[in-house]
Amino acid sequence: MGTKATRRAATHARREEILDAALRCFVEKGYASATIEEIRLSAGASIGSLYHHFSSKEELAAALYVEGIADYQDGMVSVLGANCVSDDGIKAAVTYHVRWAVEHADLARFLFSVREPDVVGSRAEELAAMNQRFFGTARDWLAPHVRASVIRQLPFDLTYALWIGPAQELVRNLVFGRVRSSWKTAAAVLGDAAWRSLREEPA
Amino acid sequence: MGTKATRRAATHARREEILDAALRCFVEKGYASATIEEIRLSAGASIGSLYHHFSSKEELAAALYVEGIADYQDGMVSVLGANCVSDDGIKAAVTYHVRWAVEHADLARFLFSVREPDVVGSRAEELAAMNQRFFGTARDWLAPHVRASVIRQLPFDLTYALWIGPAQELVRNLVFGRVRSSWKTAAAVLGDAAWRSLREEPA
Amino acid sequence: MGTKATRRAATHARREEILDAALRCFVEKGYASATIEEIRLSAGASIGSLYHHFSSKEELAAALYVEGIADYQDGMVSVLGANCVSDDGIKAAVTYHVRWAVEHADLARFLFSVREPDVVGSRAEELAAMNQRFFGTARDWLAPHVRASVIRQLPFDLTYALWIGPAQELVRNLVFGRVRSSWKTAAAVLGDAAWRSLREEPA
Amino acid sequence: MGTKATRRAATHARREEILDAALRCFVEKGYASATIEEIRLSAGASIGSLYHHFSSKEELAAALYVEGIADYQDGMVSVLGANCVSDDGIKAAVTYHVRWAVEHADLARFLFSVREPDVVGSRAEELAAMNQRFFGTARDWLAPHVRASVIRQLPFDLTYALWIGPAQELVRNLVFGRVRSSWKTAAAVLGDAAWRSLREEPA
DNA sequence: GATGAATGAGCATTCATTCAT
DNA sequence: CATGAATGAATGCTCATTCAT
Repeated sequence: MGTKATRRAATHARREEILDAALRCFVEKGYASATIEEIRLSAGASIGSLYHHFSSKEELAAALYVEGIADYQDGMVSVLGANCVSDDGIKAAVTYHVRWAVEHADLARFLFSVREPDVVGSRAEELAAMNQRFFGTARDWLAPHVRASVIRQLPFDLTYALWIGPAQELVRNLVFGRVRSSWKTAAAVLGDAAWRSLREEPA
Repeated sequence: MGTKATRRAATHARREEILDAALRCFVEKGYASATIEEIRLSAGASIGSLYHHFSSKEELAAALYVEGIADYQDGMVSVLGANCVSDDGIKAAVTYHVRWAVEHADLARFLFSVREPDVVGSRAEELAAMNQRFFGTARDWLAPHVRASVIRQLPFDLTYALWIGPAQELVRNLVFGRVRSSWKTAAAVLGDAAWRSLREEPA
Repeated sequence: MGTKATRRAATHARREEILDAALRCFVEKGYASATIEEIRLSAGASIGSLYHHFSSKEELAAALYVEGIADYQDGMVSVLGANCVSDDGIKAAVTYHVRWAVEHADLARFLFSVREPDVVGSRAEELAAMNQRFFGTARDWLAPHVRASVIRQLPFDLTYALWIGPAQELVRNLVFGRVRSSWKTAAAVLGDAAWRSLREEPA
Repeated sequence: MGTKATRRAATHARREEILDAALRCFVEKGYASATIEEIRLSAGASIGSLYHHFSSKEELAAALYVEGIADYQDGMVSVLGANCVSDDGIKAAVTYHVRWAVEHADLARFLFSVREPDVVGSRAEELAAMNQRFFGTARDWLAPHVRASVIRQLPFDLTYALWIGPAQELVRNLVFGRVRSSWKTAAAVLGDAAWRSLREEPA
């Protein structure tokens, strides 16, 4: 649920100011169009200082990207771990997905708008490993419920689309300001629907 | 269902070559990172010729964006118009959504990866009008079924997320090559699920 | 007194439209910054048509320049020829100088703002010949009055500065809109002063 | 009298090299036709360095223009301040005008050949204020002599044309190499003539 | 750690001009 | 005579990055 980000902030004040500024700029202009000059101005740092902490623009974006994903995934893993009952887990995951985006709106905007290959660079393997672990965890969480015929047996990409797709679509519109509904109500409705979509239909 | 694109090609050959090349480059590198030089090379045109047809890089992207959206929306409107029965319409729309993306994979990749404000520029109003008409049509299609208590009464943003969200998530993964399932099967599953999510639950 | 310009207009309507448009554009933006595109738009002509009449931007400017100078010089030569009496000639020349600029304000603005070497090109010799004839005529007109000790004997560049300098300075400010005085009054005052400056001082 | 220019050079060596190079190039080719590449080559600076000091070509030209005018005006104001007697002041101003141009020939060539609106840009107000102060000073200097009926009462634009016009015309020809007379002799002759043009004629 | 002058490859765009129809 | 698509060299400027202090 984001402890890494918190831990980060405790030390290296300047590093954090730069990361925050970069996030702001990437969100405002997009990664490719944001400039180091804008970032350093927004951070109140000199060019030299910025390059002292991050050796390139890409590394800056990679830090935001990988740490953002990690924060999201860590939280989701906790949620699943805390919910053994199938429908509770399905719904809690949906709620978490929406809440995380609401609480990390700028980060969500960044993750939604950046082209991954532009940004991951040298940390591609790290990210791949994270994803493998994360989706492995999700599969592992689903497996017993599928085996118990409580949740439908479907290819994972479909299960994932049914589970997270509606929340993802909502959240995307939410962070770009195109949604009026309260996110709590929304999360409840979407969680219910996901559960109905995924549960094994009673004869 | 995309006749505009076809008609276009018949007349202005060079213009189309440039648009095609631009789409290729924007997809490959992203709008901001693709260069006019790459586009003109890919199109086999000179710089002067390119600027004779499009007065800026943004205008080129705007043409792809607006015409792409228009093509998608026109097709969707036809599909809804052809399906009066509620569950047929819900499912047909999901199928259309997936099929359009599969059949216009590059355009879909472009629409998914571009930041709208970077690109719409002077055509923003035109796009807003298109969207208003499109979502108006969707609401109008839903209205009688909601009134007849066949489809649930929900805020439109939630209805939309439940309807298209799963297909959107799948398609996003599909066009970026992260899905293995056949799109036809997928569309059927997602259409069914959307219907189950949206229909008024029998007591 | 500008008969050439008049004669020109009688034939070749399109050629004249282009020249007029070019003058307008050169005045507005300066020769180097005015573009062929602006000129052809302002003339209502196609690019091809423009190049049919003038083989380059420079030739267009050269035509305006040389014909403008010629028109001015022709008029001045007539004025001198018509005034044998020394003070009449001195004053009439000043008046003519001012009047010509007022009546050909755009042309004057152009002649004042263009860098001659940017523009004369192939017509440099023609222009040099014109100037030689013109200043020769002026010297010839002065000579008898100098010999008769009515007009001071001075290097020609000084005589010229005293004669035309004040009018030139006024006219420059006039055509760029920085003068409020009536040009007729001004010409009278400046003509008188020129005469006082140039006449052989009585002991 | 140009101390500002001197002070400048002491501190920002690179900035001055660039200004000098720009002046050379603007004089040689004209503002619009001179290129940044030529300037940077002539200055021995990199493009980046040039843009580090001046954010645009126009700003570069504006600096030359405004500082050039300021230097001229400062000097002239000193000259007037040092000459209370009417004919001394009139003549000293003429001499100063000629001498300044001779001693700052390139700057004079630049000021004569550039189109002010192409160049002043953001410093237009600063320039307007300078001009207002300068011409205000000139008027103030003239006023008591006019009131004392020593200098003629004329609209200022005419007074100015009679005073500076001949010197201006001479100087213009001088810096472009079309004058043979010694500038000192010339200044004396033109100063005398200006005095004769401006003084109140004895009955 | 911090600073900012310097670098130069690279970019979008402009524009005079050509030429086939 | 007129048209306008096509050409491509050239231009002003951006921007990530380096490095001496």
